[in-house]
Amino acid sequence: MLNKNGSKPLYIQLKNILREKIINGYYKEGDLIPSETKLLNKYNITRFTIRKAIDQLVNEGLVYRVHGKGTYVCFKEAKYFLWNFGGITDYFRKRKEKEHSKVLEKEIITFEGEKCLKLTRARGVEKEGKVNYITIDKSILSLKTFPEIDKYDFSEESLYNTMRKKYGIYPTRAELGMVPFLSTEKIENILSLENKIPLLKAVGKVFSQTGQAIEDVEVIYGPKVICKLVSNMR
Amino acid sequence: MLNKNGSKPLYIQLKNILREKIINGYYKEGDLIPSETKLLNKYNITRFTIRKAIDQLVNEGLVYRVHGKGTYVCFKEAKYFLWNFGGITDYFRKRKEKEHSKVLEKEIITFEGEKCLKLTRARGVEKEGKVNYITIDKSILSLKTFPEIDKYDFSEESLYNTMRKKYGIYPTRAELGMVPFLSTEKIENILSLENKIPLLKAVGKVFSQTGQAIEDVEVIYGPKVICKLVSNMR
DNA sequence: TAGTGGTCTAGACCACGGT
DNA sequence: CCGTGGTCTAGACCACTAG
Repeated sequence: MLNKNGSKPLYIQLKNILREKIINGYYKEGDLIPSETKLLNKYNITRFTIRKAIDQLVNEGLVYRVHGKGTYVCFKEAKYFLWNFGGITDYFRKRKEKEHSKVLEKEIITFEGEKCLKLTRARGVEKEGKVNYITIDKSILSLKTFPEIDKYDFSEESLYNTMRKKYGIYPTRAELGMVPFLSTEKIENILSLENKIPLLKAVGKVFSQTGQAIEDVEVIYGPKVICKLVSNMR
Repeated sequence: MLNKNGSKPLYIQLKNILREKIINGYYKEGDLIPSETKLLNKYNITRFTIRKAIDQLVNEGLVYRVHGKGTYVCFKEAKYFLWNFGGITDYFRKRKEKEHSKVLEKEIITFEGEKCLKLTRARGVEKEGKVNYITIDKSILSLKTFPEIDKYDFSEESLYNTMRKKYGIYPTRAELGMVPFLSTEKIENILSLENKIPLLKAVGKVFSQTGQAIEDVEVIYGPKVICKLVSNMR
């Protein structure tokens, strides 16, 4: 439901509710979302606000309207993959696919003068009992920011979820360089590649809600990953 | 003035009036356009309609609003969109170098059943009399959408500026796949590379203010380009 | 304080699509 | 015919900016 005294405008709240339902698959590709009249009755707000919320989703490319018929979902699988660089665990969980993480490295190192946890994981999906790894993530996390974070088992737990739930730190922004490179033998083994091929990696930093840098990150994308961007040219 | 019985919606009519005044320089870069109250008195329509017209201009990137101050014109000679999320803008600005385009291919082809212009350009900067090319971009543009676009010389003119000024079409959104690949000999020659190396290309579509796909695009980034991505994880 | 844009209400009439 | 989205009116209160 909406919080009418909340700090956020109603149309933003409604937009987020609808967007969540699209991304997690409650409204699927090709579905109609509820009509404006139904939403207006359900949330007790005027059509103006409903339309403004849907306007936003249209701009984001998540839905389109057809006069006389309704508003359709046009959510394409990969579109939000990198764009919502919010952690792959979160992504798969929302898609209701079983995600699998394997910890490859986990050690305390000194990075830029601070004790840090270095965590490397292969990430993939389980499919017919076999795990296909599709990305390799390296994270470097300061122990000053995240005391005792080395105690958690991140083959089971989502890193970003832990940040939020246990430390009250919300990853909100990423600045990443996109770098093409040639696969190494080690990477080929992990991602089950047969040849040396060009791959893509994202290298950069993740920032919290307060603007503090909280993570140094490197993500290597396997060849099956469609790394899609949606860019507004404003 | 507005035609209240006209076939076109009032907000479209008003948008066109304001856009015309911006493009022909009546309202200049940095100017305030008349406030919503003034427009409402002048045209005898409600603020809803005024705001909807201005919304369109904001989406087209012609104006931006500042709460408490007004609505400013920001009609910039926009650079190429990929540079907007690429960090190439900074690359040029920091070095204060002159940008240079060379047309490599320009031909009429049939693409998805339609006559189209295929345009390939190498883009770079001039430095001590020499040009260093750093990207190669291909565009495919329908002649139905852009009649006679093949008449322009895009080594001199900005493609997107031409779309806006001559056709009234505003590139507003891009959907791109980021693909790593290995350089070919032809590319190595154009970009002055000495070895085969992994490069990055962006492949996708550009959409107009109305959501229509207006361009098929492919941009190859040279190794000097830092393709930087800033992502909000909301 | 006056003027601006930001959000929202409570209606209205219309055009389109399918039954 | 009814339900859908498209446009528009006539207000209201709020938050921000500047003199």
